[in-house]
Amino acid sequence: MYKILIADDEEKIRAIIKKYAEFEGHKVTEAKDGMEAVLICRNEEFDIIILDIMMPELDGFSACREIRKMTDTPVLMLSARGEEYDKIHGFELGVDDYVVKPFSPKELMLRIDAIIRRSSSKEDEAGTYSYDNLHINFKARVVHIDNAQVNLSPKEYELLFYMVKNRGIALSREMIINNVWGYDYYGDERTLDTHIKLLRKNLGDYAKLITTLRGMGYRFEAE
Amino acid sequence: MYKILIADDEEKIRAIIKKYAEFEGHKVTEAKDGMEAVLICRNEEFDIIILDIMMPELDGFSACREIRKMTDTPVLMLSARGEEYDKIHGFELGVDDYVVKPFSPKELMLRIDAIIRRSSSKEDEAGTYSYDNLHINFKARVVHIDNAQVNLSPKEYELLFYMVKNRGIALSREMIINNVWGYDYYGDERTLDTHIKLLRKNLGDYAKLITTLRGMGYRFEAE
DNA sequence: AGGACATATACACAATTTATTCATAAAATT
DNA sequence: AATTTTATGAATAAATTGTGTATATGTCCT
Repeated sequence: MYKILIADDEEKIRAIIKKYAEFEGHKVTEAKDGMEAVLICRNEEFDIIILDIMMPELDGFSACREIRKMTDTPVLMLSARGEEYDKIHGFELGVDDYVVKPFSPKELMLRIDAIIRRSSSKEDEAGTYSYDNLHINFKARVVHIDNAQVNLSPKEYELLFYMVKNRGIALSREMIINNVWGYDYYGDERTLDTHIKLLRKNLGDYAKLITTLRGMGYRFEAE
Repeated sequence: MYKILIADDEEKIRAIIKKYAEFEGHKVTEAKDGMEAVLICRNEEFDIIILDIMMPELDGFSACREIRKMTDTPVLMLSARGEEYDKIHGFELGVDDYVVKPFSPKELMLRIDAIIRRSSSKEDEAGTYSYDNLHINFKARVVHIDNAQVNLSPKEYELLFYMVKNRGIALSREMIINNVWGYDYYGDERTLDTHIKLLRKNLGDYAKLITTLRGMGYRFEAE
């Protein structure tokens, strides 16, 4: 669970991020402008601070400058398309990453994970997963079974990645769809079945690692 | 934890790098020009030395030349855009990598990791890469296939260079563009495809070493 | 400055792969 | 046995990448 502070004057944007982040079990605090964000930061520690650039009262850069005087908490900036030059400006202020609006919440969450992982440097990621002769190399983004490379489509790989990352945990259909497809997925629910099928097919004997939890979702077995 | 020496006359640049590196648990020593860097190197060992090219007292090249007389510590150069020739010049001096200003600290850290990983494993001590009859000499910036020199355009070489230095790792389109074109590139995304195409053509049979990761990017195969 | 050349980029469209939908079969639950 | 849920196969839609060509852009030379 991460503590996230999100500062944006658009309520809608805050709501989207909040909803999505809470789904992943994070705690979200909202600020409606830069000034409010700075004030909140005086009394509370966060794992990451998300700042929109264009805000009333105090813009994202100024807020970032103020926050930097107090803490080293990683900062992620939200910029509208066309604010390109700001990117350069921002890195000098100690901005950790940028996401251009409109963004995919899924990608935003991935970036948040990456930033926090990097800055806390606790986790130094082995970068691989193995079970018998099934080997996944996350860095190379490659899967081997019995020393042969397995060709997975992007969706199959992402699905596997998400499940392996959360192995041993019961994953509801909704969670899987939210994390692999994004919370704004409005397609057929049965699509997940199809991808599970394709993934199982590609995993051959190791398909047994994916357990169906009827009425619930799936679980990738740990050990 | 790595010991990093950063020499740049701009205090701001040093501060950015220092902040990010310390975030990742590294120890950073600062030098405000090339002369100071050389003096510090006489008394202290580092895992990597970062040198700006344009510095008062002693520029990056001269400093590198001096440092090379004492130690084999990997050197990363910071060059301003437009100092293209300088890159070539730099490699003759035994520069391990270069990053064009302005850079994204995130990418710089990734490169530092890559360089240190490589040099500590003594992998390509000679500054070359070979696979069958494909030979790349990083110092000379030259590529040979079957004993014949291959003519690569600057962009093609840089693309190959970046991919080979990060071989075995899935490189997203974004990462490649950030590192080869710079993070402030806003041209057509498909330009990368074109350069991959040209590079593959020039690599002939060895084009197979560049794997397309659909929906993701590319990977230069290790081994 | 102008021309020849190499290089970089843009872009259209073909080739290919992947994602999705949907109908039906199979399995589990009641 | 009826109902609910999941698995599967096949058809279709959608997305991504490869490639050829055209157009800039830049560099070197005279």
